[in-house]
Formats: sequence, C-alpha cells, structure tokens
Amino acid sequence: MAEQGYGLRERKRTRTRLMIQSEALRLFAEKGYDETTVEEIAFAAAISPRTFFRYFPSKEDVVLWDEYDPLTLDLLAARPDEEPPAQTLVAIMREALAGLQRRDPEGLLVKVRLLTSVPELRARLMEQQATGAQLLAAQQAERRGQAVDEIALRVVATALGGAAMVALDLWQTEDGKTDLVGLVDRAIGALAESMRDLQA
Amino acid sequence: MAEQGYGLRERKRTRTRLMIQSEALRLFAEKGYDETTVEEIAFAAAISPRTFFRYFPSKEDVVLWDEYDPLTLDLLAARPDEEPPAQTLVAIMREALAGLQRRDPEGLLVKVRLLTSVPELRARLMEQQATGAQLLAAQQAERRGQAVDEIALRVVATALGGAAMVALDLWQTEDGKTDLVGLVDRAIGALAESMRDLQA
Amino acid sequence: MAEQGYGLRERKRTRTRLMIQSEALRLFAEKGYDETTVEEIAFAAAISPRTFFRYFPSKEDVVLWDEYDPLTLDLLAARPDEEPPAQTLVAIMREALAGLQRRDPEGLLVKVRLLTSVPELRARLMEQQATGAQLLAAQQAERRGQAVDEIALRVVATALGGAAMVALDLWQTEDGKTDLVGLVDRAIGALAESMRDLQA
Amino acid sequence: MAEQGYGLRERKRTRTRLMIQSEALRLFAEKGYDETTVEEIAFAAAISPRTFFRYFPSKEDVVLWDEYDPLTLDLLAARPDEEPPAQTLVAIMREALAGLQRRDPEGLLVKVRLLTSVPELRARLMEQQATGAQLLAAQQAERRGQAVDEIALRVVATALGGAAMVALDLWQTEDGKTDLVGLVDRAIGALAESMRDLQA
DNA sequence: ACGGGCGGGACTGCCCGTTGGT
DNA sequence: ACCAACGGGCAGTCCCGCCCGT
Repeated sequence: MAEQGYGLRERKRTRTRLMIQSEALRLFAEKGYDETTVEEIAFAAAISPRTFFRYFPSKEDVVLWDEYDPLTLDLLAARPDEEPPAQTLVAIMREALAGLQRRDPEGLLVKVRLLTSVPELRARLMEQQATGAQLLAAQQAERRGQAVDEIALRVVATALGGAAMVALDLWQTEDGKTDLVGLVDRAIGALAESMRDLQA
Repeated sequence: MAEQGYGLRERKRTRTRLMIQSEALRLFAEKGYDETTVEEIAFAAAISPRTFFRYFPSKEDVVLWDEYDPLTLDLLAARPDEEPPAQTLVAIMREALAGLQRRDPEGLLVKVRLLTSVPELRARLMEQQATGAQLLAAQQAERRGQAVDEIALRVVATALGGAAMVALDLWQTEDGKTDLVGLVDRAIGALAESMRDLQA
Repeated sequence: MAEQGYGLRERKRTRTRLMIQSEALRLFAEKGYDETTVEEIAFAAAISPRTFFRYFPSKEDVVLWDEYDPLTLDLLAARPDEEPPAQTLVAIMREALAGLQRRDPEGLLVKVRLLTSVPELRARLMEQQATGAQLLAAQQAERRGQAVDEIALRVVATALGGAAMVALDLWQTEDGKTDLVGLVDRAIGALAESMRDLQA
Repeated sequence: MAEQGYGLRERKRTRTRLMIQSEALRLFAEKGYDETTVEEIAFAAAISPRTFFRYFPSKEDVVLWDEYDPLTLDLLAARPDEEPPAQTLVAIMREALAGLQRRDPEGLLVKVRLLTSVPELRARLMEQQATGAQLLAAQQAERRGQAVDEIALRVVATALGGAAMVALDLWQTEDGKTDLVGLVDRAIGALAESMRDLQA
C-alpha cells in the first residue's frame, strides 16, 4: 500500500480530476462561471453529472482544487524547526506561488481571474486560508514541544493570506505580466509598515 | 427620499427585517442553520417565502445583516482626517464591536456561533470585510486630496478583519463571558508582534 | 374565501393535477412505471420537473391521487350517527368504489393494474388505508360522546381495506369486466366466514 | 448445495447479515432512519457500500430481515393438514411473535419502533404480509388435494396481518412491557366481534 | 409592496451494472 | 470467485430567480 496516496489508484483519480478541471476552466473562461452548468462540464468531460460530484464535492471546488496542493505539506516539513511561524508561512507562500506561476502561468491566470471576480470563489478561498491556519497551528503545536501561541499564529496566517489575495488581485489586473512573488513581498511589506504605524 | 434611510418607510422595513431575523435566529439556534429552510423561516415570520427574499437577498444575509451597520459609516466620518488608516480601522472596529456586545450580548453570541461554525457564513463574513476594505480605500482617497496607498489599505484592512474574526471565535468559545474588545486588542497586538519578527 | 378549497385557485390546481396525472398514466401504460421518469412526465405535461413535485409530493402520488377523494369525507358525514363503525366502513367503501367504476372504468383499470403490479404502489395504498383508519378513529371518537374502541376500529378498517385490495386485484385480473362491488361483497363475506371458523 | 441454506456458506452469510443489521439498528436508534445513510452503515460495519447491497437488497430490508424468518416455514409444516387456514395462521403468528419477544425483546422493540414510525417501513411490512398470504395460498392449494378458496385465504391473511400490526403498535406504545401475544389475541378478538356485527 | 406560480440549477441519497484487483 | 472501487441514473429537496396579478 502506498502511504500518502501515491498509489496507482490515486494517480488515476488525479488524472481524471485534471481532465475535468481543464474542461471546466475552459468553459468558465468562454461563458463565465455562473453561466456554465455542472451538466455542461460533465458533458464536455464525457462523464455523468453524478460522477462530477464524486471528483469534486462542489462546483466551486473545481476551481479551488490544485494538483500540487499536497506538495505544500512537503514544503512545510522542509522548514527548520526553530524558524518563527511567520517566517515559515512567508517562505511557503512564496515558494508555492512561485511554483504555480512557473508551472502554468496561463492556467493560473484563468483561475485567479475567477477567484477574484466570482464572490463565492473569493469567499471560499479566504475560508480555505483560514482553515489552513488552523491546521498549521495544530501541526506546529505538535512539532514543537510546547503549545504555540495559537492566537498569534491564526492572526498572522490570516493576515498573510489576505496579503497574498491582494497580490493575486494586482497580478491579475496586470494580466499576469508582473512577478507574483515581488507583489507578495510588496504586500507583506506594506502590512508590516502599517502595523508599525499602529504601535507608534 | 431620505438620505440615509431614516424615512418612515425605511424604519418600517427595518422593523420587519428585525422580526424576520429574530425568528430565523431562533430557528437556527433550535435546529441548526442547514436544517432550517427558508420556507420554515417565512412561515414562522408569517410571510411568504417570496417576501423573505425581498427583505434579505439570501438566506445567509439574514445572519449577516445588522440593524446598526449604517452607524459604522457615522463612526468613520467622525474620525479626524489626518489619522493614519490603520488607526482609523482599529478604532472603528473596537467601537462597533463594543456597541454590539453592549446592546445585545446574547443575540451577538447566537450570531457569532453561527458565523464561526457554518462555513458559508464564515466565508461570507470575511468576504464582506474584504469589500468593506475596498469601500474604505475609495472613501479615503476622496477625502484626502491624493490617492492613498491602496495596497497597504487593503492589506491592513484584511489583516485587521482577520484579527477580529479570531477574537470573535475565542469570545464565542468562552460563551461570551470575556470582554470582546480586550480580545481584539490581544489579537491585534499579536499580529503586530509577529510582523515585527518578520522584519528582523 | 372558500371553505374547503372549492375556490377558484384550488379548482385550477385540480385541473393541472388531472392533466399531469393523465399524461403520467398514459406513459405508465405505454412503457411501465419504473421505465418512465418524472422528467418524461413533466415534458409530456409541458411543465418543469420542479413543478411536477409541486403538484405531487412524489412520483407514487401521481397514481394514488384521486380527484374524488375529498368526496369520501362527505360520504362519511352522511352516515347516521348510531351506525356501527364496521357498517359505516363497508357502506363508504362500496359507494366510493361504485363511484370510481361508474365515472371512469378504463381509468380505474389502468390505476388498479399499476396498484397491484408495482410493489411500491401496493405498499403505499395499504399504508394509506391504515392512516385512513387512524383518521376515522379520531373522527368517530369526536362524533360520539365517548371514546370508541380504537383497537377494534383500526383492526376492522385494516381488514376491510385488505378485502378491498383483494377485490380490486380480482377485478383487474378479469380486465374490469365484472362488478366491483359484487367482488367486494364476496371478499367481505369470505372474511366474515373465516372469522366465524376461528371462534368455533 | 444444501437444501434450506443450512450450509456453511449460508451460515457465514447469516453472521455477516446479523453484524450489519446490528450496526444499522444501532445507528437508526441513535440518529433516526432517514438521517442514517447506507454509506454510514457500511462504514460502521467495515464493509463497502456495494457489499451492503449484496447482503440486503435495499436499505429497508435491513430492518425487515429476521434471522428466524425461515423457521416460520417449519412452523407451517408442523400444523395438521386438516386445520382450517385461519387457525393455522393465528397459530403461526402467535408462535412467531412469542419467539421474537422471548429471544430478543429489546431488539424487537427497536425494530418495531422503526416499523411503526417510518412510513416506508410500515408500508413494506404490510406488503410483505400480503405477499406472504399469496405464498400461503399456493402452499395450501398444493398440500390439500383440491384448490382452496384463494379469496378467503388472502383476505383472512391480510386481516390477521393487520391485527398483528395493530398489536405491535400498541406493544411499542407501552415500551414492550406488555405481553405481545395477549395483545394479538385482543386484536383478533376485536376483529371477530366487529365482523359479527356486520352480519346482523 | 406582497403573494403566488413557475423554472432552474446545485447537490444528495439509493441503488445497480461493470470492471479490475486479489 | 469474491469483493472493493468506479461510474451511472433517477428521485427528491433547497435556494433563489423571474413574471404576473392585486
């Protein structure tokens, strides 16, 4: 048995998911998100509507899902133990976004356009970041001997997630021509500065 | 037409909305959000399902809506022009939350429990904060002669909104027994500190 | 306002229901019950599937429903107060079945064939008789001063309902050529005799 | 192949069925019938959903099925040939119900509660009694030289089945504290008396 | 404004046929 | 030969939109 779902079966599922996703994103780009029904996606992907929902729990998830998501966990594991959580987060975010931009810039642009323009998708993305923060807190607590400051961790994770959102939005406004990581750095820098103002 | 909706008509609408909301929250508390249908709410409020949607654009909004929301704009107008945006935001958030806790603590607790436990509502709340940030940026740009740093404004608004979410979650965990504003201060403090770590 | 739903609105609903039912029964007769989907019925009736379920709570109900069902209540009200419940039941059953056979023999035959051949429909019909018995018990208890023997009432109602089922089955076997009421009488007679055997 | 399913294979199947059933009934008692999905039952029983349907043709059957059902056939075979059918039926019903109450009163109570409260299950149970009546008629016809009065047999079987249902309902109302067979006798007695009224 | 009728799209649950792995 | 996984189909429910009459 494969440990983490690297088994044959899981790989096949991933391929199917990718195929459905690409059909869906194509239709979304052509006709818009709301104007595309799941039935149409299923038809384009040559599967039944029922099967669509077996691969994606909801229509929203077909946009949210990313083939490389599990890799993020590896990135996390690769960080040194004693690194402060905020730095870990920034590093992972930068690497993950750089990877996305490098591997498939056009695909990323399509996704980000949807993510920023369709309210339900924006909402789901932010929500995902929030739950990601929860997971991270749990993981960190377990990794270090003592309990971490959960409040600080959740707050900073949400804040950095928000910075990433703003960066993605700007990047999409410029049609993906700029360097995404640079925008992220700018957003984080602006946040840090604003917070310093607050203290004064 | 009255400017801000202080007209008679608007007041009557507000009363109806309050009535519908209180019935809805009662049912949500009894049976859960997903298990309560709009039809049931409408029946409890002695209106037709169709009318429900005239007062609230969606089922979610019946939880999100707050009678005192328009007051937030007054709070904003009352801040001095030269105050840095981050400070303005913090001040408004503190006043708004203090007002909510003072006026109707139990009601707030019911809402916050829903807001933190039902994913769609969590998502909508964060989404609302994000759009609020956009509005604020526009308002600030107009008020000061020059354009404000929109990136900084959006980032910090999202970050502070996230801090508020965390504070609300903690507050709800403790059954609303603690001081909400205190928790917000702690969350913001933790954020500022984490961001300082990042610079070093 | 009309008292019992004799209003214009209710009459229109009844017409629509009749139209849907006739299309459905036609399709059932042509292709069989299981082989006909609600979508097909809706298409044939020129309505949306969603609307079908507004008129009939389930696919089964389109067979079970009868335009003249409410008349049964009138029949019940017309019986003398002091009549023993068993006799009331027999009288009502005979009148109701006679009415059905007189008004639309072919339609009745189609329905009865479905009712006897499709297990789910058989089951629903027997279930309906059982709940009818409950209602009757309540009505009788209220009408007479004292409480009636509910056990006896429910048992006899179920038994007579079963006799009617058997009669309908025989009638359908003979393609509706015999007199339905006569068959019911035979079935009830056979039941009475068997029960006498039991006592001896 | 074993005749009656006393083979090793059949015994193993029965054990698995019992295990699945006990998990299912536990979940039904905890969360309700409709609120429990087949998937949950399968998970609790550590089998795949597909396998569930190999052991029970439908979700309903997991409640209906009884380990001792085949014994009923033995009971039937044990009755003297010349006994009138109605008496045979009463005798078998009494023995079967007595056996159920004796062997596992709490289990029976759980089942009966479901059978009386969930409409689809009520319906299925009555339907089963009706088909049982058909089988009995066939068996009796074969056993005695001549054809039996099929009408009488089916009618009386249905009537007695209905009496049993009423008895079970009463028994469940009293939390299984009374004697089930006594209630059945009362129900049959009430039926006989009512039918006598009818003749007069 | 309000109620009612209707449509439509997302999604779930039950159940079945087939296929591939053991 | 069994059985888990996979894919499909249908009933049914809910949210929410539009249009009409009042």
